[in-house]
Amino acid sequence: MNALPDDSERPGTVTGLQLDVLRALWRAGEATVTEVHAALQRRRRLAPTTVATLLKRLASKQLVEHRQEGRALVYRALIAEDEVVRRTVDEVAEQVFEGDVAAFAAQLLRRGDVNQGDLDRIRALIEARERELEG
Amino acid sequence: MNALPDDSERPGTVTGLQLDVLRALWRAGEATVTEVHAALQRRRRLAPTTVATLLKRLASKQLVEHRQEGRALVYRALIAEDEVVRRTVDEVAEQVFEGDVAAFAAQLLRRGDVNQGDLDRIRALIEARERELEG
DNA sequence: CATGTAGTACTACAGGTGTAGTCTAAGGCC
DNA sequence: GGCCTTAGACTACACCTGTAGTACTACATG
Repeated sequence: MNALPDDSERPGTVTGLQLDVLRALWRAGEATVTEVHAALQRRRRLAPTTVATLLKRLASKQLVEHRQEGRALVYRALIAEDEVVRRTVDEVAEQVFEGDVAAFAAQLLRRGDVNQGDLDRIRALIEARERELEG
Repeated sequence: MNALPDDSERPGTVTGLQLDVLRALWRAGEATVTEVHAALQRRRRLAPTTVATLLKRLASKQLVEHRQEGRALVYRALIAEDEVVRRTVDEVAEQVFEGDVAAFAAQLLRRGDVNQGDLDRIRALIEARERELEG
């Protein structure tokens, strides 16, 4: 009966558009379709129905849920921003760098927009991490 | 031959499967469908026709090309591994971290599999980068 | 009450992806 | 020379994504 490849256990990463929608929810806490649409309006010009579709699809993937409030649906994210970020980075680390964190970092540091402040902050992070590894 | 006119288009990221196919080509330099299929066999169990389809699609996106050699097609990557890696990291940096390199690095360092050797190497990379920024 | 209006649900569609079956041509083997 | 094997071409198909039109419903307002 099961013809489709069961990817249900895969750590589902989201697309850029889905991320934008989730971001609107994270910022607002809760929001109706109309509010999400308004929030996205700056970055993406989408029809309200498009936003409704996106939210519904996210709901069917259990990434958001909604409750009825009068005539409107109030959506709320079920997944935390942290979690999405972690999954995305993990996926790239595995698929592109085969787990080589240093190679990953090297690519990051090659970017043109790194500045001294970034470098200082990363160095501090490294030191913090070292203390964790020792302690 | 400049197959890539300029950077005006930014769709350049590939999926995990496409990356595996490209990786087989990068490692081999050139390879027939059968050879790519054999190379992938360890990680992915795919029908030979599936691999042929994947290569053809990559060709239509100008990421690989092929030449006829007798009865077989010999494929070769047109895009460098570096380039794919760079595009992927850039996309995540923009979409997920909105350009905040330090936040990106922080997430990387939070991964469970970071070890002291990674940290040392990253520190060295930071210092190298600092010299670049100054000089 | 009639009606515009806001806001959702339902439906649709094209393009990409993962995956593979079938058809066909080119060679190799007796 | 006829048949099997091999390699690719062509075709298929379900699912996901981006995107939105249309249909329906509850509400405000005159």
